[in-house]
Amino acid sequence: MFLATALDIRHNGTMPPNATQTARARVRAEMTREILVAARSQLAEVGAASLSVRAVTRELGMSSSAIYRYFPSRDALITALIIDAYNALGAATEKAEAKVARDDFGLRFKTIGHAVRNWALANPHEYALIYGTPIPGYKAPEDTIVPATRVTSQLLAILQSAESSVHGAGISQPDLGESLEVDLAKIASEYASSVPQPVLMFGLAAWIQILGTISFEIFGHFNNVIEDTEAYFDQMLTLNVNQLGL
Amino acid sequence: MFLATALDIRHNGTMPPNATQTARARVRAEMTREILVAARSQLAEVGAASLSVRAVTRELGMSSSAIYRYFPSRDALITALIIDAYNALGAATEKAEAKVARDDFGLRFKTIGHAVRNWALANPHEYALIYGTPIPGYKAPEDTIVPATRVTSQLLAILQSAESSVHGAGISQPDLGESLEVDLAKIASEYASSVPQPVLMFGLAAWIQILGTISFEIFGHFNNVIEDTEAYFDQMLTLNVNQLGL
DNA sequence: TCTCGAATAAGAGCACTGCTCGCAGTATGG
DNA sequence: CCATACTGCGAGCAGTGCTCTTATTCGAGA
Repeated sequence: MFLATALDIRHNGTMPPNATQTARARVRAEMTREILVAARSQLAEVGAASLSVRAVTRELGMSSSAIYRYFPSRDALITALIIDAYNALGAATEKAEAKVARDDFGLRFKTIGHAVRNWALANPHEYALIYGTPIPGYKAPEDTIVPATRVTSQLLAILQSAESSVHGAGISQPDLGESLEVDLAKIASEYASSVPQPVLMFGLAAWIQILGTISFEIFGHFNNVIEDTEAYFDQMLTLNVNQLGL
Repeated sequence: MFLATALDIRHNGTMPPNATQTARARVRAEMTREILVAARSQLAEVGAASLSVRAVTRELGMSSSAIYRYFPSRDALITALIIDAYNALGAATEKAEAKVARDDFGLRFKTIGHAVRNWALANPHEYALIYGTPIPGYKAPEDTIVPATRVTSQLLAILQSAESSVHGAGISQPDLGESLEVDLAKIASEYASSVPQPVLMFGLAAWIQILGTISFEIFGHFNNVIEDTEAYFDQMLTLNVNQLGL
């Protein structure tokens, strides 16, 4: 795929894998990066829907057609911004969680939640890009699935670490049903996790609750309902942490 | 306001408030309705972001400029579709809930949840229109706030009816904090509700959980995670109903 | 009943969009 | 040194939302 080529070119372009990359490749990588920087600032200003490729080129002082040497389409540019956003969010949560005592699982969990919310409030358009309505021709490219799991990996790691001290959080979930058990088992196996299925179920629900609440706030559904959205969010987090037994 | 006029005509239907309505006014109402029908079908096909005013006029065989006699802008047209969507969703949930025994509060709650999900799956673009990323110039018009509360009103009514038989659902919520108590008190007062605040808090969280889960599914975040999304949704509903003590 | 103003429709046009194509230069590897 | 691939530019296409002018039609008051 063209996008992948543009981004990976410093590793394996059409050139032999020399340690020293050609000047042209270096310029190309730099150009690609500059385009992304300009596009990101555009995104932050007007949002993905109103992001104009021509405006990006204008900001860079290049012709409108030149950008297509680097990104085959507007969708490809936006896809790059999506990956960017996932990674920025992941970095933000990882940085925040790192400051918390490792054995305070509840606080780690809550810290991640607040970090997601804070990042989303600071970058609403980037949040909307990854957790809002997908782009019209909505096919999620393969490149996005890995960075998309950065935050959930952290949450799963907490559940895993806390597993020994978790005392029946799920309050004996009746039965999840066969198909759901299969799905949860796949999650557990992929993350080499020994977290019991009811806890996994609760954890997924908590994650969805976090994103749902943030979307509620950013998309304006709390207007005339909840004023102190931060207090609500924190209360919601506490609720979930208690239920998870963290 | 222009938009309000157009919508009032639509909602009052073919039955005019005045006994005699001028032929021109009747034609205008009919025209407005036809535009909305065409726009709705466009919306269902390509989504709000790709909805083209010109395409709507083309489908109706009229000139592209003529539509501005009925809707002052594309945003106004979409606003009308938003109100439409809220009402369609509200009608769907009300119809579904009406079939359930009144004293089975848990089933009533779950039925509404499933009805929202079913409607959303059947009308993904309309769902995205109301619960996804807002339109670029995202100012929620006044006309939308009333129809937006149709479903939540139903849920609150259930909590209210069940209030007598609810036995300490909140598991003695520690303390919500002053600001949150003020917000919840306002909700209770506006809906003439005597539901205790912890239950209100749980109820709001459940509603957000419902929408968050549906958004997760429709926006593709369950891909490679949960296969049997209906099973997960039902399990999640059961969880929330149990916690609410319904 | 006639007339005059208001409502409507249509077309041209503006500024913008994403994107393609051909043409010109330039760097690169053989 | 040269053929080739890469890059940038400008023109252009088809499309968009929206405005303005012109022509037509309708409806209510004289």
